Amino acid sequence: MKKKTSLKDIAQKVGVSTALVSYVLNNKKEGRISKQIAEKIRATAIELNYKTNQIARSLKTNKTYTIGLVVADIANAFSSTLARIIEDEAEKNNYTVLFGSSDENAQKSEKLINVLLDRQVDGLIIAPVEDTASQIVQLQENEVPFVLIDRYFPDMKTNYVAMDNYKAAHAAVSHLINGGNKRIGLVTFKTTIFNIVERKRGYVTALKEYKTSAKRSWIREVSIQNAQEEVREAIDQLLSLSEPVDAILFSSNLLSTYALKYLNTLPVKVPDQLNIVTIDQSDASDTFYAPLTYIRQPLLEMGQLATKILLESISKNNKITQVNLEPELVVGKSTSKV
Amino acid sequence: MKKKTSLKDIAQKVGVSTALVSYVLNNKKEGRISKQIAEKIRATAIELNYKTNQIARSLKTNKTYTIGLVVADIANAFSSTLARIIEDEAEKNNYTVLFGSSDENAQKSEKLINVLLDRQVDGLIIAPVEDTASQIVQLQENEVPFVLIDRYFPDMKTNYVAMDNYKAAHAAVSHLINGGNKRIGLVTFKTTIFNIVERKRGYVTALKEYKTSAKRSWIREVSIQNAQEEVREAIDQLLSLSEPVDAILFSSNLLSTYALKYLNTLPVKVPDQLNIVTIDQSDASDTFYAPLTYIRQPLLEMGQLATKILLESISKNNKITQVNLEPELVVGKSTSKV
DNA sequence: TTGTTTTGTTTAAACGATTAAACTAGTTAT
DNA sequence: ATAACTAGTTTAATCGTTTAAACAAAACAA
Repeated sequence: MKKKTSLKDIAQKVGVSTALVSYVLNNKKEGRISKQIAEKIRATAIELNYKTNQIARSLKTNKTYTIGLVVADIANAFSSTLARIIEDEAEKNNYTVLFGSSDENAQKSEKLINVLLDRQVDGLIIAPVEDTASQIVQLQENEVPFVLIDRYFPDMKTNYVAMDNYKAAHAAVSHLINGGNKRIGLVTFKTTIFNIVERKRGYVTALKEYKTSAKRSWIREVSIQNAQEEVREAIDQLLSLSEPVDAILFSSNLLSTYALKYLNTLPVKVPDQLNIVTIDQSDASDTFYAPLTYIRQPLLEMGQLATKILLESISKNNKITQVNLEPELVVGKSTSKV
Repeated sequence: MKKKTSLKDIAQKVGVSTALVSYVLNNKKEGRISKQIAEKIRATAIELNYKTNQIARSLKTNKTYTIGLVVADIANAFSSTLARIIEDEAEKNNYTVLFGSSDENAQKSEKLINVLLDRQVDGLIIAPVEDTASQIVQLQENEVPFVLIDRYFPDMKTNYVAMDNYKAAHAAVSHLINGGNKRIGLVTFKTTIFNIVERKRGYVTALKEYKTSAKRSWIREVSIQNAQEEVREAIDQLLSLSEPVDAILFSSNLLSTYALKYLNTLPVKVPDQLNIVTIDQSDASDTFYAPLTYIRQPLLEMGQLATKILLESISKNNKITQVNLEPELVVGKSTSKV
């Protein structure tokens, strides 16, 4: 790579000190600098194609204008859509985004956070992984500005932006019950991550309210690592109960996507023989022959708010902001009307 | 944010110079440093939770161990999958990825590249946008290491890794013809981006070879900005010709995804009344009732190779590497067998 | 003993910017 | 005429590392 022009190069060419060049290019000391020199400096900067060396600037100012983003898997629609929103919002504020995928793995998450901190990001947006409360505590101790997104730790005082997942599942189940479904299965992850836990709680509570307390056999928890295979098994089991379920709630777009692929190979018809709702959606649930009824995640608000809160938090503000966004039920063709 | 411990802090606590601390922590001058002092330094580093300030290091070494990634839109499955692969490959080599979306917009692309260069990335991986040859020339002039991915400029001597898009379309059309289709439509983008141009050329040539030269009315080019709406119109038109097409090739996953959403609302049945092939695929084409026959993009090879080539190029190597990967036809249920 | 190595460590410059403080020369006020 | 400003610019320290070169003391060789 060719050596880039520095302030020094410009200074030499114009015959002034680097300080003056810096003042001119940053529009500091307005009015105190002679117009001709300022003009000459600006012209020379353009001529030599000068670009600020942000590394050097960061070292001095202790600001990198970079935020670190830790998502579960950037290849997943949920993460990548969020990443895009955060990217745009950051860009508006002249921030750049460094990202990494945690793969729902605590060790990776820790390593990733450290890499990002080594690079002196000004703050972090994190979708925290199971069993990483200690990592978050570390951040707090070091007073690193950060915002949790999508999930959070209910007993910790941190910034976060998430959907109200309890309400989301509750709304989904209510919709199914109102549609006449009696036996409603749940396919979810076996995990203690808060958003997933809340979704289960919403499901169970909603059923109770309608006096249809959830049967143990209706709830299927699959492992994150082997989800595709286990979703198939879960569906098989739910459909082969002595009293098969007439509806299934999937607690994430990953699960429903696997489910749809499998359902296409089965004779069962949606919604006639089986109703489906998914929490969080993607193109994959829209191209199914019966585009899914789903709980819309307010991704735009989530990403924008998280970024805003982070930037505020970076710029000084030490108050804590916790946001629970409202879920929205979007009725598709996978659930029958009453 | 709390002040981080620096070499100086460690040096003071141990009572040595910062140089020595640096040598120890970087395992330089092995053997020349007394074991006890080295041990003490290491212990103190851990005790004070020392993390290298990569910004300072970068300033001195002129290396950031960061690569910039410019994709069309990180929210799109193609880009995000590629991003994930590049992330993993970079990570293996202790590189971190700074990313941004160009939105197929030349101005955004230029701005993005500049932002990344300002941040002193060691090199770039770019999916170049239409009309950005000049930006690429700039990079060459400044001897910035970079690799183009997915698309390239055929008349420029640059590193690139792409699929052979001509072959891809050719294979797709051949498959359709061998399946008995006579009238094969193409829905593609109105653009001069090389990969898309090549796909069209592959389509036209394949038809010619089978003596079924493409009719003008069979080719529908939609604008990138208004693709969803125009895909619908294109499908309507292709199906309402006096002699309607019996198959359609979609030149990207974005186009086929829009198409599938629309097709679900039409009475036409795939593959009985209409065969479909798409170049590049995603979950969305797998959850369709007739999971699409598609041309598999070798994303893993593409991402890994691009990263490797870039890292080589960064580390000195000034030879140019151009890779055209083989497409692979994956037969789904959207095309009839003969 | 004196000179030469070796070992262990420090000194100091450098990377490219920022910025408070100092300086110089004009200008204005008294 | 002298003091006090003002305008325009430079000096120099600093951010946290890295690293060539210098140095001091101990070990070895003659």
